[in-house]
Order: sequence, then C-alpha cells, then structure tokens
Amino acid sequence: MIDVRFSTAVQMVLSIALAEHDGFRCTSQTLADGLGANPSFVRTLMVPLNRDGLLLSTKGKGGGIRLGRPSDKITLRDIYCAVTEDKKLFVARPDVPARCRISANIGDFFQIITQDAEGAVLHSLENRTVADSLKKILQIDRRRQAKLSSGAPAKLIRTAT
Amino acid sequence: MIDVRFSTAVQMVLSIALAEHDGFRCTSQTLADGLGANPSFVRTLMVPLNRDGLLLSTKGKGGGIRLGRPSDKITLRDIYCAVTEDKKLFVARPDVPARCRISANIGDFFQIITQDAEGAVLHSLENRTVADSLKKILQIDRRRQAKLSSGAPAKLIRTAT
DNA sequence: GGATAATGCAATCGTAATAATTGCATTATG
DNA sequence: CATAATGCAATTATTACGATTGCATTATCC
Repeated sequence: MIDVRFSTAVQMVLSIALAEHDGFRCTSQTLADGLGANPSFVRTLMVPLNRDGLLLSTKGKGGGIRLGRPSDKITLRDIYCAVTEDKKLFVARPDVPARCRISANIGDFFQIITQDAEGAVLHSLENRTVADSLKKILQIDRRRQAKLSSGAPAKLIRTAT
Repeated sequence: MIDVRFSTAVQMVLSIALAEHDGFRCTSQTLADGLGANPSFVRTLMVPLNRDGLLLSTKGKGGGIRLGRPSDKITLRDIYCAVTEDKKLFVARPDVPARCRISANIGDFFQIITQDAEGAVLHSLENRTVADSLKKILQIDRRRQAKLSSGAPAKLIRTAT
C-alpha cells in the first residue's frame, strides 16, 4: 500500500495554519472531515508532529490543535522528518549474501546513494515554509475560482478543515 | 512490503558490469545467487531493464545477460526510471473531499512538491554512471579487504554475481 | 461538581503492493 | 537431439500501512 502519510500530514498542518489564520478552532474531527478519514487516525498521525513541536494539542472541552510555532518557522522538511521518522527514502535489499565483490559491498554503496538522494529531497523541502505553502495554496484556490467564473458558484464552506 | 526493486536492480546491473569487465558469463541463476533470490524473480525484474535497453538478454544454451550499452552510458537514473515506471516518489492522499480551500487544492499543491522533490532525486542519480559506480564499489571493496588485513583471509569467490 | 467534549493510546482487522515460487513454453546452442 | 538459457503466466506468502473501535484521561463550561 502506498504511503500517504506525508501528504496527509501536510494537509493537516496547512488546515491548522488556515484555521489559525481565519480564527477557527481545529479538532481532530474537523481535520478528519477535510481528509475523508477517521479522527483517531488523524490523532495517530499527529503523534510525531506533536513530539517534534510542530503542533500543540490541548485536551478537554474546547481543546483542539494549533501550530507549535509560527507558520514561517515550520518547513515541509520538518513535517517530512517527523512523519517518516527514521525510514529511508530507498531501502537496500535485505539478507544479501556476501558472495562476490558486488554483493559484499552493495549495502555500503547503496547507503551512499540513499543519503545523497535523501539530502536532495530534504533540501527541496526545507525552503518551503508552512506560511509560504499556505499562501501558495490560497493562490491556487483563487485561480481555480476564477476559472469557474461563469460556472456554478463556489459551494465551499469556510471552515477550518 | 517495502519496495526493494531499485536496490535489487542496481545490484543486478553492477554485477553484470563486473562480469563483463572480468570476462564472466552472467545468467539469471548466477545473479539470483548473488542476490539470495529466485532466478525467475530476477528475470521478472529484468523486464523493464531490457525494455529500456539497459540490458540485453540472449536466450538458449550459452545465453545470458549483458549490458545494453557501455557502462559509462548507463546512469542510476536510467535504472531508477526503468524499475519504478510511472510510480511517483510521494503520492497524494486519495479521495480527499473538496470541503475547504485546503482540501480543494491540496492535490495540485502536492503535485508541485512532488515534482520538485522527484527532480532533485533524479538529478542526484543521473550523475552516477554504472562505470563510476562499479569503480566506487570496487574501491569500497579494497578498503574493506585492507581492514581485514591480519584477520581471516578473504573467502569470496570470483564469480560474476 | 457534573455533563460535555476533546485528546491519547492500545488493540485489532482489512487491504493492497510486493516478494517469492512454480511450472512450462520457447528458443538457441553445442 | 540433449541441454540450458530466457519469457511469462499463475499462484501464494508476506508485510507495511490504512482504518476502525473502544475506552481512559483530561479539561472546560454551565
């Protein structure tokens, strides 16, 4: 099954950022609605984001989820690292027998490749802050709205999700 | 199950390159031995590599697998693209309902991120040719051998795998 | 203080992509 | 013609991830 945790986490954080920006309260239930998912699943995925200080959950009635720090101080790299934990971008074939000069060293070699590629990915993500991303996605939204100009009126409700 | 096709394919191609370099014949059986895998599995994984001209398989007795072009004309990017086909590095969460300005546009936004990151990965792979990689892995091997200097003698057999 | 409403977390089941196996047809060599 | 290789289809096994359920805990609001 394809790993969609990163894209799910990005959507969650952007939704929370929008909620803060618009003055709405955000709960795992409202986030789950926007994701087409289960509130408990949302909370599970939030664990590493809370742990890394990207989000701040408050329990009890009236509680909910807020950003752990200003939106321009959270990058997509932070989100990626939080949800993927120590999972590598590529993974080496396990249990390769050391039969020859290739098989005996392929693990070390592949680790170099992986670090290289992963560094490139992280670099591409670290320049995108949540603030930038929110601005970008709202820009995309305005363009989308414009294209529907003479079509059906927008029916989107203005909620946190 | 974790996808190890890329690392498996890299090992296969490097083994074939070494075999050509050392003048050994390479079959799906010898490759499978070096991978700790099944010859049929190896042949399945070889399909896209053959299709893209990276490898050249010859049937019948005395047949086997050779590189489709010189080792300095095959990059790890070629191998990656062959085995991953159209699979994206990141995949967006499916079936997100368009409930708000985030959920309605997250797909478009995430596609931008993915293209960016994927481009970075491909760039990190395209500078590594099979020739370079083979040189590198043999260099790693020499260093490893040196470290075992006063230890047990190397027992690696000098085969194609 | 009690009802309410939120998170936290553990346990469990379902699903789908990948790994691995088997078997045989095909092909080409020697 | 025997041998030895690939090609390929069908099947099974494995496992990471998705999703659900249930409940304990915690905090707020009336």
